[in-house]
Amino acid sequence: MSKSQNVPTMKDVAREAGVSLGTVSKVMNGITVGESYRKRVTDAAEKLGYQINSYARGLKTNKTYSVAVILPDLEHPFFARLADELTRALMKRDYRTILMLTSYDPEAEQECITMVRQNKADGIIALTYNPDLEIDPSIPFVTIDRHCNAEVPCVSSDNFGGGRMAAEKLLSLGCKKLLFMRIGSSVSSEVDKRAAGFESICRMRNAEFESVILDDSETEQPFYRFIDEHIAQGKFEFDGIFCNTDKLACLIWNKLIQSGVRVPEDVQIIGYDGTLCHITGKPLCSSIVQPIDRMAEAAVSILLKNNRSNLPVLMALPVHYTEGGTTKEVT
Amino acid sequence: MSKSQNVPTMKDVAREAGVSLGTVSKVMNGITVGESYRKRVTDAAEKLGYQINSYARGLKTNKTYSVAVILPDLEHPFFARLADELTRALMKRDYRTILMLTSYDPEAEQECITMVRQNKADGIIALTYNPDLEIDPSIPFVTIDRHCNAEVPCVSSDNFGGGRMAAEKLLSLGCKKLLFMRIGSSVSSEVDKRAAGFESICRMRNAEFESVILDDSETEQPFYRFIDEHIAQGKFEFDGIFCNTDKLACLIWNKLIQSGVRVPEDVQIIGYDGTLCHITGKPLCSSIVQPIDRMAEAAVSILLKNNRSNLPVLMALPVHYTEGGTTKEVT
DNA sequence: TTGTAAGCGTTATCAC
DNA sequence: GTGATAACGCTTACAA
Repeated sequence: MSKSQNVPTMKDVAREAGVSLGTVSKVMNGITVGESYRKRVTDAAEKLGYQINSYARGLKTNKTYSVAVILPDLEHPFFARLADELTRALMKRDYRTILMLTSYDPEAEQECITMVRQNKADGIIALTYNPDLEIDPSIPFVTIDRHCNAEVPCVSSDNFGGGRMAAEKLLSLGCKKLLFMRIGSSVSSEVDKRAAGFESICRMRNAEFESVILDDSETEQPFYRFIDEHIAQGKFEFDGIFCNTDKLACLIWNKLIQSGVRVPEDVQIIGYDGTLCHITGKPLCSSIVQPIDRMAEAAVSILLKNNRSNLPVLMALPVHYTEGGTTKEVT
Repeated sequence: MSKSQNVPTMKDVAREAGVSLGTVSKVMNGITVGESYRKRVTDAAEKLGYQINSYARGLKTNKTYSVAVILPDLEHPFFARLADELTRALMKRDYRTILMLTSYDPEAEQECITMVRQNKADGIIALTYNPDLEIDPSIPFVTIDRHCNAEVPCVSSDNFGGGRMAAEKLLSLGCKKLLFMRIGSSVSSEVDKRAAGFESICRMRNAEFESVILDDSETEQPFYRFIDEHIAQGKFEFDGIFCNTDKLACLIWNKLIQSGVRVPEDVQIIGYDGTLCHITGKPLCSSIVQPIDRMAEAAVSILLKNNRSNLPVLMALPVHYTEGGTTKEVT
């Protein structure tokens, strides 16, 4: 035994196979080698249960085959799904995922990025809220939903198109007076375009509409108050609502029901995300569905691209509409 | 510039500070060093933006400060929550998480474990379904909910106690005829004890009960059929049901409602997990709540324990009951 | 085609 | 207390 620990190294394999260290390395890296040598090496490796030490390799090659994925948490179904799909996309390419959670804390976000420099990951995929994140330009970086600067590609769903789609859907379903409601962070991001798209269609079609935007509110109270203030004799002033998340859509749905308003008969609601109920597997509400699998695939493929000049600034992936009980069914 | 890449090494810091390599290493590792030296080193490191290379360090020390977390997926809220809490517990200790997803595939599970040997993680935390997983005894290993063998500690909720708690709760709420329903994998695991605990209380209290166990069924149909077969004149034969997951509990709840049975007036249901609705943040149904945060904390702390002799075989953490609309409220 | 040896960025063992 | 120097396990010129 060459070492106190019984984990074999290339040296051990070389000795066992009766070849040199370099030959073993070549075999392990798929470099052409005489067939008899190759066999002796693979046999010896098999016998010893040899596994290449990726840390030693990484030290030499400056490639670690690992990517850091930075997200606020995994409680939100969108983040959980994103982490799931990103990890699968990375595994498919024999990369591993280093998962880091920030709890929406800008400092934690920055710290993660610093930490990645130590760990020498080959890249970072991040969904962050820190508006002045310092990004090391030497490491490949892709953001989700958050457009940092021209150097850093951002992958998102087609938020603008999704907003338009929601407006057109509501109008085609007969809505006359539309409402946009937004909940979430005040940090500007790609997500803001959902409102812009929605409003652009409203204007184009000369549809009556209003936007209620409440940033960084921990509670839904302001939205409830708005609804209370716009209900007269059991009738809500608007007949079509687009919410910027499914969660808000469901909350508003509940509130309206409780206020005696019928959904979707009197008021139709469309959310955004396409969240599935984890009991039934069906959509929670009518929604604009984000293509999370394709977003993950795109993020990984952009991140790992060999030629890193000429990267897209923004890659917006197509969304689609799903019916989920809060809109009238087209027959 | 000593290298083509501009990422500074200890050598660069040493040169900048005018000290030797070893001194820099000592400072970085918090080993006693003359105050003036320490200052020069930290200043130089700061100036150069030096970050320790954890791969080089890992090569030397055989410690990587990373732990592999192996789960089926992140779609199921229990797994997502587990991944979240495990990652936080690890980050708190300055460990990073390597996330691997298996899709319940036994081969993929084995492959992950093999892969971890290459990546030289300091440990593995896994929730797997492969009954004959080969575990390398040289790497610390902790399982969740799955008891492998006497060498590998398993962390779980107190499944047996949870089963007992469910039975006692239903009985104390006035139920006379109990039913246990189980869905899930046929691979034996700690989770089986939920039934055992439930049944033990039923026997002890001489309560009438029945168990419906359907393994590996993709569909809920058999459960629905069972319910149909046991409904006569709008009355269900049982008045208290314990389901081994919240998902099943909700499915059964729906089915009963659709069959004209009132819940919780006529039939009370308790699930297991304590899943929260991601819209309202409230429990989906009355349930035995798993202490996922404490389980994660326990798993990490056992995994990282210095003295790895005398480890517990099983660590079952206390559960609690939560009311969630499918049981009568105690007033 | 195969073997040899230098070196990746650290840590750790020595003399000093 | 500080500074050389030899590993750690691997890749990669380069020599044979």
